[in-house]
Amino acid sequence: MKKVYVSDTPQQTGKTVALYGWVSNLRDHKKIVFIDLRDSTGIVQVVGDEKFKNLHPEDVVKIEGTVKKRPEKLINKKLLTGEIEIEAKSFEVLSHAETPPFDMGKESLDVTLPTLLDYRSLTLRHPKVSAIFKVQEKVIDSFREILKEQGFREFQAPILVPAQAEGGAETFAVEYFDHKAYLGQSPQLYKQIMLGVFDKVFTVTHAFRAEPSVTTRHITEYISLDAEMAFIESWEEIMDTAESVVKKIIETVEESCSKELQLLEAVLPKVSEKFPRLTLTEAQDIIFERTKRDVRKEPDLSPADEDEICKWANEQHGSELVFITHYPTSKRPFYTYPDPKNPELTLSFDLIGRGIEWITGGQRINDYKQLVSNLKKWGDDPANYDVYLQAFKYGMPPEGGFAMGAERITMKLLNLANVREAALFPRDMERVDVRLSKKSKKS
RNA sequence: GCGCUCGUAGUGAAGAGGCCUAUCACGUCUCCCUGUCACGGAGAAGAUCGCCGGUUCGAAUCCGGUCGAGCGCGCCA
Repeated sequence: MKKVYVSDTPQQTGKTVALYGWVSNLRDHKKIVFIDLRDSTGIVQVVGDEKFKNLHPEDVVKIEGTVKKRPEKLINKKLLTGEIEIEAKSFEVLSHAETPPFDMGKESLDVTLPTLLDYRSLTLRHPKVSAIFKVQEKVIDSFREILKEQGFREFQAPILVPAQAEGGAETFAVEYFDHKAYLGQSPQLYKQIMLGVFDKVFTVTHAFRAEPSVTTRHITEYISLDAEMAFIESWEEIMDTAESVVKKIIETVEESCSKELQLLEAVLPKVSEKFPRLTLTEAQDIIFERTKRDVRKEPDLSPADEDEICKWANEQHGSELVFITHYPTSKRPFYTYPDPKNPELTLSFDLIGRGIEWITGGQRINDYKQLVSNLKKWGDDPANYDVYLQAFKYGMPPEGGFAMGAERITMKLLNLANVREAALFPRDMERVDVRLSKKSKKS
């Protein structure tokens, strides 16, 4: 018997097939029983006799039956398989499921965030939840695809590192034999080193931040999409590349995820041909003008400012994304290239969209002596950066790059309320799969 | 880390001093139903109202503590 996926059933009309999946919902009419059968590709209605009423939600089943065209008046337009149904001859329970703690057969999962995460293995199966990760896969795919098109090579960065890469952000220490190592906060230093090898590189990796932040946009382990490019003539080339990547991601998701977007009622961000570019100072002036909130002395934008500047960009330029450039040196890591016109500022940028940072990037210092002196200035020991500094000691080109968090991008593309919804198994201060409060604290 | 808000059946919500012997929806169980698709109908079980203490004749409800959660801020992707 031919094994078919749910999404392929409409092409099998008249044929007898075998379907494998989960009982999503069950409607018992005594002599006739309707089952919504779910597999990784979708949901199809199975019609069976009285025997089928012994099935339960989330039971894993094999169903054999004939694909029948539905009579006109029984067509369900809401289902992609709604023009057909499976007239079932037999079923076999491959695995019996206990009663789920909530109703998985409903169109929307009516649960709070803690419940959504406490039962992650189960909630991920719901079509509205799995759709998020189909989109995320496309985000990562398209990041890879456009960069490869542009001649970037992918490399794998190490996760265990000898020291922290960014000033400020906290690290997780790891016992490493008789020593200490750390979980990488960013593949930053390695992607820079790799420029001495491959000219243009990118990586898709996990980054770890021990920030004691409990917000809708922070998790302690996230997927970092990092790119770096050498022999730049101008730092603006980096922004151009970042812009092309984001546009490609939005285009790809729009083209290949229409079902998912519809299911999630998501509207992708509007972008202009060229994203508006403002210096931090210009942005702060605009915010002052618009809100009378004077943030002109601040070294950075607050969440409220980011929200306001996104509104401005949308109103004035029809773009929900906007670049902010020239952040102060004091707010950026030691390797950020200072603006030759004003060394208090850097040739760096953030891409802000829908109220939060999507991308951070900029030109990097490629002078060995300056890096060593900056490390000291930032309070770090250059000895911890030996392998990194080596690259610059023996010659590195003018270069720069950018990074973005895959979960944040997914969250903002889909307008989700919390990044945790856009992380398969989110880790935060209070949870590493299980709630940490349930476990005893280590002594 | 700080600030604000919230903790009520398995899940999601209502109740804001006595009307509570705690309400509703989904789920579960029993029964009815060959056309439902968030099926429908009849019934049943399921909650010491997070925990500890206080105020009061009386507390799910007010106060204090504690634990947990959500949101905001700082910091960041």
